[in-house]
Formats: sequence, C-alpha cells, structure tokens
Amino acid sequence: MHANVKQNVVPLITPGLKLACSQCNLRELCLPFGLSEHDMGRLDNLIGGARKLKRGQHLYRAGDVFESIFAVKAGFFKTDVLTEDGRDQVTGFQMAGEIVGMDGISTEVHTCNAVALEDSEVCLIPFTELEMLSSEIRSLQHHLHKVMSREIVRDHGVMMLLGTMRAEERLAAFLLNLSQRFTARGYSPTEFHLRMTREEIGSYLGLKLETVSRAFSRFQDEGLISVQQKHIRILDIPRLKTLLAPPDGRIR
Amino acid sequence: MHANVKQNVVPLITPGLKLACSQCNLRELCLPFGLSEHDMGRLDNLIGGARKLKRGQHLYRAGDVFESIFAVKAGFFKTDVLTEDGRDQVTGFQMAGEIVGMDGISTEVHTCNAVALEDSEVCLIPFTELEMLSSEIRSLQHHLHKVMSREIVRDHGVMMLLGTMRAEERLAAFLLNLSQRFTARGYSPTEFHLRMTREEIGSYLGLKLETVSRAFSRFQDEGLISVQQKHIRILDIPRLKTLLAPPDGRIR
DNA sequence: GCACCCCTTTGATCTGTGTCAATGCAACTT
DNA sequence: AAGTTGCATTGACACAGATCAAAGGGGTGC
Repeated sequence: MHANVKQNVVPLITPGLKLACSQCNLRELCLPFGLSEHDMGRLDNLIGGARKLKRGQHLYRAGDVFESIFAVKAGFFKTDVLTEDGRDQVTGFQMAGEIVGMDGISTEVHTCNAVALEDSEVCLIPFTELEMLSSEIRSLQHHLHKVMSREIVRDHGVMMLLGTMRAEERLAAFLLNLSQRFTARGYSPTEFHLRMTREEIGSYLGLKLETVSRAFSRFQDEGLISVQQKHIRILDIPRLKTLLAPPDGRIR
Repeated sequence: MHANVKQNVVPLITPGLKLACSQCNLRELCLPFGLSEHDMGRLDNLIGGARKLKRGQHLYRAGDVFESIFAVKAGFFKTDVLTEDGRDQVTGFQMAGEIVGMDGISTEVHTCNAVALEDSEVCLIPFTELEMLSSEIRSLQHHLHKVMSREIVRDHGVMMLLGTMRAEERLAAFLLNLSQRFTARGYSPTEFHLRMTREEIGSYLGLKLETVSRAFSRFQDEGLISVQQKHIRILDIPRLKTLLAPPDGRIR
C-alpha cells in the first residue's frame, strides 16, 4: 500500500528531511492549499522540519505542552483520549495531507494522544509562527480556519455515527469514509490495508472488537467485501452505501 | 432562571439593540476575552448588531450560506445535524457567552441547525470582517483559534461519552457539565431548569427519551437529584461524580 | 527461520437499552 | 374553565451488542 520509507530514525526533528511545500504532492490537500508560489515559499520557511516516527511511537501525548500542529506527510496516525478511570476513545485516524494537533491550541497543552500506526512522517508547523504568518497572508489565515472548522464538522459526523447508527451502519460508514479518503490520495477506492486493529476500530466506532469482527464477517458472507485480516477489498460500494440509508421502514 | 426580556420581535437584525462588548457582562466568557479597551472598541464596531429569537426559531439552518458566527448573549440554543435518511443528532447545547456557527466556516455553508430553546438573543459577528480584524489584533486572532480548538476538544468529550459510557454515566456527565457551566455564569450549580426536552437530551446523549426519563427517575430514587419535569435540583454532586469514575472493578 | 505473542475469529450466553404501549401531567388556546 | 396537545413517566418485552471463553492464524522480533 502506501507504506513508503522504511528507515528507522530517532524521533527527533530532522531538518535535513525538509521538503518544501511547493515540492510536495500533498499541497492540494494540506495547509498550503490555494497559496501563491510566493506565499508558499514563506510557509516553507516557517515549517520547522520533518519528523519520522516508527510504528507505535507517539507524536505527542496528552499533557504535552502544545507548540506545533503537524501535517501528516506519509503514514497513518490515530488520536485518542483517555480518562483517569481508564476509558479510552479513539477520536480519529489521520492520513497523508491531514492536520493533527489542533486539540492543543485551546489550553496550550495537548488533550489527546497521537500515535503512528505505521512508520510515518510529519511536518512540524510551529503554531505561534503560523499565526504570525497567517495574519499577513489572508488566504493562509482563512484556510487555517477552514481546516479547524472541517475538524468540527467531521466530529459532528462521528457524533451522528455514535449517537444514531447500529453496528453494521457504523462499520459501513467507516469503510466508505476510508475508501473516499484513499481515493482522494490516488489510492484504490476498493482495496487497502487497515493500519489499525479491530479494537481500535471498535473504540472509534463505539463497539467492542468482537462486534467489529463479526460485522466484517457478515459483510463478507453477504459479498459486500472480502476480508483477510487487515487486507480489505470492497466488492460492492453501492450496496454498502444502501446500508447507511435504511430503505424506508426504519425512517425515524 | 436566566430568562430575561420577553418581547416578541421580528427575527431581523436590530442594530438599535447593539450593546458594546465593553459593556457586556459576558465579555470574560466570550470573544473579546483578554482584549484591551481600545481593541474591544474596534471589535464593537465590527459586531453587526443583535438579533432576538423566540423559542423554537432557527438562528440558521443546514444549507444556509455562512456569513457570521454568533455569540449567545442571552438564552439557550441547541445545534443538530440531520441526514437525508431522517437521522437527527443534537451536537450541542449553547448558553450565554458561547459561540455558535463555526461549522459553517469550512464550506461557507452551515452544516447544522441552530434553534433557540427559549427566547434568546445573539450578537452577529460577520466572519470575513472578524478575520480582517483578527489579522491586526494578535490576541483576538489567538483567542478565536482557542475558541475553535475548545470546540474540537469539547467534541472529543462527547465522543468519549457516546463511545464508552453507559446511560446513567452519560446523564450524570451531562448534569455535571450543565451545573459547571451555570456556575461559571453566576447561576446556581444545583438548581436549574432544563430548556430541552427528554428527547433532545436523549439525542445528544445517544439514548432514547424513555431511557433518559428512567435514568432521571433512578437518580431521584437514589437521592442524587430531585426532578420535577424540567426543574432539576442536584442534591449530591460528589456522589454524582463518582458515577463517572466507576470505583475499580469495572475498569475495563 | 523460528517461536512467540498478539490479533482475529467464532460460539454461547447475558444484559442494558430500545421498542411498543398506555397513562399521567402541565401548559397553552380559545 | 374545558379541551387540546405535547411532553414525561412507567411497564412489559425484545433484541443488538457486550461479555466470557476458546481456538487458530499470522506477523513481528529475535
């Protein structure tokens, strides 16, 4: 799949790795979206460098002082919140081109954990400096606001999912969402590796891992998908979509 | 409670109503937080005026073009998302000093509905102009980012609630959250009127209205609260809090 | 390359919450 | 003041998903 560089590097900032936004094939999905060449250059100067993480490494932890947001350059992350009484909720999965870390802005301290689910790489975007630059570049400022707002809207979607959907609907929504995001990145809409475990999927969807596993099996039995461990092939996208919109009857 | 003016005014912008931020007793909770007198004056000039809404009126609807965010000056709102297949999820309840409407920034179109649950009043904050001003006033810019980030963090809390808690825990968390927000506004922490129906509470908490009602009754039987329709009195906050942190045993 | 361990699958049973239904209460309308 | 209507409460029952349990498979690290 879209695994790439396999080097095992210390998790420190490695400025040498820096790749200009203007050279990055993710720029249409990421923060510099819509910037002129000149302004993109100014953003390049601000980006603090890249950082590589091996699978399982934390990008940040709840409680860490907030300094930067991160653009995922390659790889796959999860974010999760955990409470003192041991509850653990995965709040999202992030892939290339997406921004992580905005939870830390409000209190100057991160409120969730971000973990690499495969060997990954992020760009560091020092937030104070981003604010300074964005007060000079209107389109950058506006785009930052859009990114934050999009996160809010996305969260509302998850609430909808958790609040109103049954297990199979949740899983169908999850698969379709992944499919759509992979497509936007030029990967196959129908065939991909899941980077997360059944338990992590379950946490995200508010289900137990056994329920996730059973739902996968049922989808397979019905010819909707084929599952081999973490390898998924979607066989019938239209029919998967119909699971989300129950045909009359249960229209409440 | 904190119901106030009872006039029935057309839901149009009424500039005459405009009250300067500097005169507003909510300024410590709201957008102008931390601004100098001078900068607050500049913000005053930007605020497009106030708007009154009667109970049941929409502040905006999903699909409306986004132009402004709103600061709740008085009253109580709910926001909800509904899908074409009829699902309805309440995504939040907003009270005085809180900002509504940030869902619209990302697509220039509102993605949820905002409805007044009692006669209410909001300040209109034209967003493009807010962006312009915030690029000049660093602390305003930063505060706006904090407000948006706080919304993201709040949403994560709701996900945690929906994803991991059982019915009584959800309701306890809900009551404690209301209590804390009322306290911050100078109202009683222990006695208040719910502005929303059992069904709306249920939608927010991912429960059916009957389950909400039963949980209220059980809390009352156990002496935690007293309930009379929409009037709530919390009798034992500490014990209510213990419901959230199950004492060992069920530390999944 | 091998072994270990974690992840996944599947079955059997339990239970919390949803569903269906009926009654009660309170506020608003005229 | 009575009627209407919407909201809340309560009970009986059903069921989706959780829990408990056991076995198998595959990837990872040594």
